[in-house]
Amino acid sequence: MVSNIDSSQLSERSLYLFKSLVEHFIEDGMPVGSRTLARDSKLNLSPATIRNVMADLEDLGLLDSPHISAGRVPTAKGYRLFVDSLLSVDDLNSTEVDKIARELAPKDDVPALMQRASSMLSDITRLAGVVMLPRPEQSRLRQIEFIALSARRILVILVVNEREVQNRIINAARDFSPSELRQVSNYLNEIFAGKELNYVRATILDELEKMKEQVNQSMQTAIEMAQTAFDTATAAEPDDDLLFSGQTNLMDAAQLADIDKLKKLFESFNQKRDILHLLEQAINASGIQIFIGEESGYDVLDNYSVVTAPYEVDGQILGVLGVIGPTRMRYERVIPIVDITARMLGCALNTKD
Amino acid sequence: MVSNIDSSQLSERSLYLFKSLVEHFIEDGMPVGSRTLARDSKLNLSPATIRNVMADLEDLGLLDSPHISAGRVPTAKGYRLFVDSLLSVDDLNSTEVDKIARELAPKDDVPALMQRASSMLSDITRLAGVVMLPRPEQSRLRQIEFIALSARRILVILVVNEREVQNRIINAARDFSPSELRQVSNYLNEIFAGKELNYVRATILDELEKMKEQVNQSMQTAIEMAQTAFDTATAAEPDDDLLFSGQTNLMDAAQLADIDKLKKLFESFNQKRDILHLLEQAINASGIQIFIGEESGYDVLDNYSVVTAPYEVDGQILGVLGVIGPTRMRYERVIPIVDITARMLGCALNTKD
DNA sequence: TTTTGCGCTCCCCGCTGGAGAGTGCTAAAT
DNA sequence: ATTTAGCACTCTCCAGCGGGGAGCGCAAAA
Repeated sequence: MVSNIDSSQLSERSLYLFKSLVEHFIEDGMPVGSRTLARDSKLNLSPATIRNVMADLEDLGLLDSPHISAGRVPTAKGYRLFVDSLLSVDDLNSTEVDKIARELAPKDDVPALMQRASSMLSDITRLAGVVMLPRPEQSRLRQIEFIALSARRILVILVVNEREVQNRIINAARDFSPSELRQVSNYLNEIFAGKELNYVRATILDELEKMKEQVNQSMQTAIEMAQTAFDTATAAEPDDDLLFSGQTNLMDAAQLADIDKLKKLFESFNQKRDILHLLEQAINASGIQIFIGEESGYDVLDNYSVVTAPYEVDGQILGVLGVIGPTRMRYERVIPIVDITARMLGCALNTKD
Repeated sequence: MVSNIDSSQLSERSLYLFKSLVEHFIEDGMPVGSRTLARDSKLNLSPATIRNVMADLEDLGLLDSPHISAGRVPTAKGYRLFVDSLLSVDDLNSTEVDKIARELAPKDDVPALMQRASSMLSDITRLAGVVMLPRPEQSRLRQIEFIALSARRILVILVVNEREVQNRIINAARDFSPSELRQVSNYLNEIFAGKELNYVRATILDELEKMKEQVNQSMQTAIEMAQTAFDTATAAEPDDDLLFSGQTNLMDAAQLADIDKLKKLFESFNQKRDILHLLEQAINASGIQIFIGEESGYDVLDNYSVVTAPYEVDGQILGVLGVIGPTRMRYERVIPIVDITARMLGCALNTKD
């Protein structure tokens, strides 16, 4: 990326005009000409003067004109300057804050909450919302129990991390009595409670080996059985970790040429890979993060911006959420919405524990 | 719906010409004129004759012309006749059959399998695929167990229908000892095992009332606790029962006016309601079912057709899958694909059990 | 019944020309 | 040294026009 422009490098007046121009363009999507700007800014300058300023701004790479006589349009670099230095963020309409608060009340289970957060974002901003699910925490085994469904079919229950429960039905190689099962679970709980799940899986065989003399034969086969439960349980749900919503909002003003770009964008939503990578970048930089147009490095995002914020509980970042829309979006509205949604989601997750 | 046309009401020649016309139109999407038809059909008729035939077909409501001098286009009614009586279904390319078979190998768990089926459909047809998940069977409680996570936090485990397990963690109003819990679960299992889940939920309070004298006080609060578990458990996952994929395929030739219709269609995918209703219609009529354009009764589907087939195991229909695309789709290809995918999915589900 | 012939209707495309918006440049004004 | 006015120029957009092409319906001939 080429040198970004610092607001101190420009005169007060240039900045003011640049800001009006961007606002104007965001408002109605048409290239902005010197006359319009002269009329609307309160500077009482002639169009000619403004043309000079605009020419300078174009030289700096902040503006561009679609063709020689068509007014100016902000470049990605221009938007960058705009959001970094010039933007005055709206105060949120309190009814909107209320709405967010209401929707994100911590009554639901976690997946439902995430889904709502995503829908919220897209509803309020009228853009596409996206939520990255909390990375599965280090999974620590809390408790393991066996329930006999029949003599051979055994339900294994793994309680992980206080709230999460995994089930597995396995077909045992031989019959087990309830008391045997209780014996095994006691034994396993004793050794492995509080241990990390992958660790358990990895070492359960070793343990078994060590215990060979200490425990009786029936116990051994029981533990072997338990192992199959761990093998499958740990490998659960690795990839559906992004929740999109409101994609159709992006189809609003999509004209002719855009439809193709839009299709590519939707495809990348489906594949998730690119967007996931992008959000992963945002996870570390705490606070609002804005990716503008192609500067994100993904060319599906050409002409689209992504506004993200991490959500956290107890100061620990769990994931990222955000909004995807045309570069020409109302940042001053979108930013506080994304911000507050992230905070509220954090709260909602917090009070659950 | 007005009277459909029966193929016997028309002359051989009319049908032949009608068929060519529809095929022609499906091929390149342009209104078909008499000259083209005269050239391509092997009948050696002059355009004028064909014009007469076409006029008749138009009178019957099978054809329509966008404007007075623009060739003819099939109406929904026309497509209906076409697919019902005139269509010669392709034999499937064997590499495609292989592909389907390979992808639907029964190695995955059920949700993943469904997802694949949907992707498959959209991949091969280059249209949108949809799969209705198997309706949850009548849920019969098989077994209920309680596990104390701590004195107050209790994990409730419901085993339903042999293979399905539901969990719920509830915060009890008072402490429970493990032996108490065992007592409650024994009691509940005795009364309710094998009963339908909704019935259990509905009658558990009555039972409680009846038992008031027979059981002791501590038992009562325990059962009240159990009830909360049932309340939440039964209401699980009522609505994500449709899996779409390949929606972006529909964005291919979507021009100006279409984009708005397409947006509405995508929205109805998200809401699922309409499509769900439609598929529910298809679930009873065994075999391939085709909904053409607005004849489905949902105006989001105006200009789109839906081809569905139920999938079944042991002669019992579990759900429906299908493909959604423009009315002008290659039915002779799509139909066998949907058909075979449904069969193969049935097989894949069968060998799992 | 089919074909030919003919007049007619539309769409599509390219051309034109004028209006509008906007630019850059230069020279004058402040 | 800025700012402004003036001017020539560029480019888009739209409306209007006209011809070519595709297609139709109708009537009369085959």
